[in-house]
Amino acid sequence: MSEPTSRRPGRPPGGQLVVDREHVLDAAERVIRRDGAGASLEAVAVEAGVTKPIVYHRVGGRADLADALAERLADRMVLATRTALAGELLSQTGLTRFVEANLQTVAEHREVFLYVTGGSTEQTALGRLSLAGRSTRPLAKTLAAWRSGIHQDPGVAEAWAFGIVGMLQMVSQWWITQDDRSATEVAEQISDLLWNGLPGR
Amino acid sequence: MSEPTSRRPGRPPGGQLVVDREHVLDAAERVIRRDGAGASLEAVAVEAGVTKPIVYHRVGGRADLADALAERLADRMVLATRTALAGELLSQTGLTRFVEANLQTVAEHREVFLYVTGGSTEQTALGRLSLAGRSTRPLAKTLAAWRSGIHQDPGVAEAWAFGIVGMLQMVSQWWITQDDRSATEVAEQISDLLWNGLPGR
DNA sequence: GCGAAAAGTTACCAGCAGTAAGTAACGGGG
DNA sequence: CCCCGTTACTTACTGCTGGTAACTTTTCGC
Repeated sequence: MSEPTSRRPGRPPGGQLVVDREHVLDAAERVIRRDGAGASLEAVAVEAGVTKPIVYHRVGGRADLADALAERLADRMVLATRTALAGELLSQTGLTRFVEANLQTVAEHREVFLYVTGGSTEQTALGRLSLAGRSTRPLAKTLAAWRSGIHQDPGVAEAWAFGIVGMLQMVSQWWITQDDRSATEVAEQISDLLWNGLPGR
Repeated sequence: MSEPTSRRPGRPPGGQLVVDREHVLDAAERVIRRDGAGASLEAVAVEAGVTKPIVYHRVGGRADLADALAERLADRMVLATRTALAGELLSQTGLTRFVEANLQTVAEHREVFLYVTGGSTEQTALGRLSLAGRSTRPLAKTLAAWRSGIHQDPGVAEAWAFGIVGMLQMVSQWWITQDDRSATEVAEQISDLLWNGLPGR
């Protein structure tokens, strides 16, 4: 194809840009939802009603796209969990709601989640770390504030946050691709482990 | 280049195969160690002293290669942890050793780990699940046997196993790419979380 | 001996990330 | 009022990679 749009070459009339960064990211999410995690940048460009170089100008290469989508996804997760437990994480039932909200957000954005965590090539396994980092930061803060009295070492909160996020990511992936249990059930099991520890209480 | 080897076309003399599957996998690991996670199948073929179709015949496509390497890596991890704790996982210090052995194995096979968990494209995020599944199975068995008295539901062990493996993978990735603490330190922190739970004991 | 199967290599295709070069509208100085 | 540099696009390309078809040579069963 050489006709992604019906526009002619050259700067378009009217002072406005044709599409902005947000529109490109929206288009990318639609394409990924439709075509799966293997969606190409060309397809994204077509969906956005634009050509490839525009995509590069707006969001950068494939790694940057994954990073941007990771940021969005992380924001949604943080938002979902925040509204799900309205301020406190200090109880086991709160933790369960937290886990469940995560699972449901992943399920809702299944393909995008797989795209982001799929990492394209190179050292883009950082895509996953990127997603992790963004959802980790608030969690680490919460943990640090919460357990400030118990652990002096502030690094513990960071390690725990990454661990928990990794646990959630893996469980999500397993859940949406293999398992058929309910989100609530899985959330309760994971919450049990995370709250009571391996030996139980 | 069109001269990966100096061999002529046609079936080579001598009843033996030129290389077997294991040799190809060995070559793949060498290349990945040298070139990073973005190593190409062509490079693997050259390193193995063979042409691309042979690689395809021996191990299949890129996804299959990742899967095979995941299997090897999982085996190494299981072995490392097994020798590290010689039979029991029922104590917190044993758990710490388990986590530390995992971290060290990942560090030792850093690039291969990133290749496997990096997932190429498509739905090859299953590469990560594949690694998880293989290291998960023995862990799930252990957990199931261990806590058989407490939880009737056998599915709990599976969910926990995936969760723990995910936690380990994410912590490993974070540790080898960003952090500079010692493996022991991180292992103790994660083991603490996993054994005592979030609120502590 | 001889033809089918096995085990290679060469040569190719399709698709994708990323970029260089060309083209049209806008806008400020002479 | 016109002209030229800048901006914002498109077209058209390169380079590489995963994957495969077609060809070539040895081995082996009959």
